Amino acid sequence: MNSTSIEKSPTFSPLYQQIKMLIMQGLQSGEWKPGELIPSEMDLAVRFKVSQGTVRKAIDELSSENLLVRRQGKGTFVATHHEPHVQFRFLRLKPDVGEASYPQNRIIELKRLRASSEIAQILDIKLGDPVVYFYRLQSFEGVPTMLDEIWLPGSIFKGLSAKRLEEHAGSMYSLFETEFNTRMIRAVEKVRAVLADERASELLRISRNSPLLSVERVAYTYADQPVEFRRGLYITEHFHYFNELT
Amino acid sequence: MNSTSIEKSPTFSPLYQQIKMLIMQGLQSGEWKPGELIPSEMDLAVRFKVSQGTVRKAIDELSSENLLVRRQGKGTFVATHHEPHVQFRFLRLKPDVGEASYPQNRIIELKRLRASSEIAQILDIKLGDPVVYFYRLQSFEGVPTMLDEIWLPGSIFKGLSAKRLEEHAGSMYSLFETEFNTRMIRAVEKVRAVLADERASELLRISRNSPLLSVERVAYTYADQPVEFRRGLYITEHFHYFNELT
DNA sequence: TAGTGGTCTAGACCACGCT
DNA sequence: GCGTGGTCTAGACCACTAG
Repeated sequence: MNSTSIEKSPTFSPLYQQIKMLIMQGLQSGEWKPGELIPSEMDLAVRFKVSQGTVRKAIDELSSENLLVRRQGKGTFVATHHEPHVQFRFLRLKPDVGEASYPQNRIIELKRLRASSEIAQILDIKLGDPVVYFYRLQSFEGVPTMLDEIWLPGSIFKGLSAKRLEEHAGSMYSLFETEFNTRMIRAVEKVRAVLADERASELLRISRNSPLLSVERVAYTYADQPVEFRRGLYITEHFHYFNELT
Repeated sequence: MNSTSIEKSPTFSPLYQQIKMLIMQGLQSGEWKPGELIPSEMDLAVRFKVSQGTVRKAIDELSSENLLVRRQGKGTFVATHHEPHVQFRFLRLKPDVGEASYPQNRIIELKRLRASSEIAQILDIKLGDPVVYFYRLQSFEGVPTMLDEIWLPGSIFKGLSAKRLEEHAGSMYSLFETEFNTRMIRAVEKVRAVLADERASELLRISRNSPLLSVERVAYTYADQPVEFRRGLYITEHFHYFNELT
């Protein structure tokens, strides 16, 4: 990096973008961990040999992408799934009436498999690579409501156990962050209406051919690396999937 | 507004927020219409007696809220639903394979009613106020796929006709913008899985008790004023509702 | 009181689109 | 060449937090 002139063609990018990338590398490498304080704007400006305003613009963007959180008077922190606010960004099923609450969590089965071609493609791993697969039933006030199947790359989630998953009810991602050093920062979902199959109807205690909301999610960590595939089936009689278009 | 000192308590707000509000008023009042060029940053800075940087920060935010669009070298424009890019922000149903395309549009019925208590509450109007109601069937390549019921406040959408609606297939909001001076800037949706009722199964040509995606939308114009309520039923066999969590 | 982020300014120069 | 938005700097002061 050059403090007096910016590299021009063919790979020109603004200084603040370069700073942004440097900070992201610090996040990705674990130099600054979720929940921790990063250096002040002035410190970073000195370290990177740019003005405070340029660091500020980089942090502004990272903050609007939910990778950093600014707190006036205190400093800038690495975002974490431990904050309750963040968790509802990734839990879009809300009760029709009343406040959102945390579901109870039951892991029905967890096993190690080899990636099928479909899963390998989605998780960007090789056919036959190790995969952790489990499915779980989540209930609100004792009423079974959400049934999820989840596939994770085995190379990252070594040693994941049903016990740990059940303890971390509504905040699986904070477990991943703490114990597997993997922070989910973005997810893409495909939502459909389907009919309950046999397994779903039994576990959710509803009749066959009840309508269910099917939500397929691929979640990504830094550098757009896919690290979770999930297929969820949700009862939407007293809940709905919430979305805002802006 | 004061150019040399900012008002403090109890109604303190940063200068750039005040500028932002002034620009929004210009948008709302129609001083600058969708698609038009607004004055340059320097012109606005002079007009509002602040520095260019302050105007810039105000425009930055309006731009990230999709109210304005900046084009380097050309100027800053009022966002419009006429741009194809914008239209897909509000059409979340995508084909499982292939590119998104525009549906054909058939208005089945359009009538004037009086607001029920439910509709009055949602649209923030009085019980019994005039309402335009219609429902329409949209098809992709001749296959019926989307069935929508739509309620609009009659005071705003005077003279809306089925003919005009059918001509404006995939971009109803651009029609609203041009002919009724009402620009949708934000919407909130509740998504559920339901079973086809009799009317839906006939119009969509599917069997009773097929699963359908139900999407209830409330759309807002400036100042968070609700101006549309919509209840949609979508076949998700070859389409899905797309969403990104960030 | 010291240190942090937040706001505001003024000025320089760059990149882009058009004439 | 000129006008637009885009980047970068340097410095001043404000608002919030914590010791």
